[in-house]
Amino acid sequence: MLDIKFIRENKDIVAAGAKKKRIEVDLDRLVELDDKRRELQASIDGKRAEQNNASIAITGEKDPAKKKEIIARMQELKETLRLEEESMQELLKEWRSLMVQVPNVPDISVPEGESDADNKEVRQWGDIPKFDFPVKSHSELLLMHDMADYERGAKVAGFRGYFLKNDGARLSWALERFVIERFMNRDGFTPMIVPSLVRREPFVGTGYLPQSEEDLYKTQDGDYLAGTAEVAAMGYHMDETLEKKDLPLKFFAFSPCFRREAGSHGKDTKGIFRIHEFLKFEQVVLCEANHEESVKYHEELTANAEALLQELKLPYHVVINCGADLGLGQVKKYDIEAWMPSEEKYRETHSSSYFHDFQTRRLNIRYRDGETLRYVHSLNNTALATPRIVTQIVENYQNKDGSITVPEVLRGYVGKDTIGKSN
RNA sequence: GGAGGGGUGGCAGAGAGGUCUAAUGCACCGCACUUGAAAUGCGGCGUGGGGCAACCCACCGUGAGUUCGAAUCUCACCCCCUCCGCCA
Repeated sequence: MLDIKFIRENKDIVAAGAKKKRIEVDLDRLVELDDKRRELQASIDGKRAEQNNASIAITGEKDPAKKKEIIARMQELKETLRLEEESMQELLKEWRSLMVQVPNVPDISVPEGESDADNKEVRQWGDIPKFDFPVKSHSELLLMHDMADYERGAKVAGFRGYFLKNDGARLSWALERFVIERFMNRDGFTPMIVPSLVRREPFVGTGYLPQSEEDLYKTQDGDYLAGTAEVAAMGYHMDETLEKKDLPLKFFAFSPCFRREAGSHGKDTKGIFRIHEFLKFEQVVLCEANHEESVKYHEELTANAEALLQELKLPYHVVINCGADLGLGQVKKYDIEAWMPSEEKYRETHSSSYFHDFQTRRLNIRYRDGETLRYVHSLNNTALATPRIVTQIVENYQNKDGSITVPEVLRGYVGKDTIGKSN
């Protein structure tokens, strides 16, 4: 959510931002409605003032005739107030629905573009591996070594269901232990296990609702299953006032994640790249409300994720997402994508974005800065998501005989150097 | 799932249809007294919106309703506590 004052005063900037994101929103209508809203509010306030005055007057009034007179006048006033308040309700309905559609303004460095195909590579790390044999997909490799079972996965859990077993489970757990250890030794991050089953408000606050209703699982109690720990972690300080000295707040948040993948039925149907249920460690930051701070922590969160990929020795690149590939609230986003040999392209493992005060305005998270209250800035990036990253590991580390070399940093956790070698 | 109790400013806590512009205490800030501190005294001390300003409006868990008038009465919902049942 943007400040209505900001929208009014910077309509051109907001409009240009929406255009860059390829999001349609009728700002003229919004401003027109807001004019009416202000006018109506002034009128209502005036009538309420009269009502309040009469209420005091009637208390001290002993003369029954005069008392009756005041009551008659008040009844009349009450009726016009009721009508005005009704039209206010009506007006606010449209006003609010427009307000939540107004996207945050993307950063100047965000490239123009129509889709993720227009994202721009900003850097590359590691050498793309050359194989002198036909590469197998992660899906094949996992089956081959009995690391996963998709058939029974579908039988038990339906489309995109999966079981991880044997070294598949070991590898997944190894990755979790690896990332936990890295973040336990990193200053400033509060480790957190957060809810996945979350009420509607934090979803609206983080910007996932009302836009993405069909991407979320909903319970019969009206709660939703979160697709990321970001939702609950951001909800943690909802409706609170923080102290400047306590900023930044950094969370290393873990939760199971659930995604309906409603818009991508035909995509990535083999293996465990795109699944309905997975585990994710998320980095979430609340910092002071200035652009430089946001940028600083954005780069830091991105670097944290890159460091993990470098330790795993997975070749990756970082792209800056183009306007159309940005979410409603995002100012700027980097996707980190690791090399997927079977597809001969990079596939996303991490997504790092900042929002300025877009989320915190909706969530009502402020901090005291001297005399004034400000909305904090918020950011997030994946730390590590399992089992997705298993796909790139097994593919990049596959050998001619079909065995999989275990990345050095994971060997202690997996308990072996190679998967699928009868040694 | 059943029964009961309760949500009021940063905290504690009164208020039970009309001077609520929410008592009082604690905490906090300023001033006075003091060598300094404590104690004491005086003053200040919420958020959002509107207005050049004086000032006005809204907010007592949330939303509806009753009333000339609601923190206060009615209804629904949310959350917290206590007990019983079930349970990892």
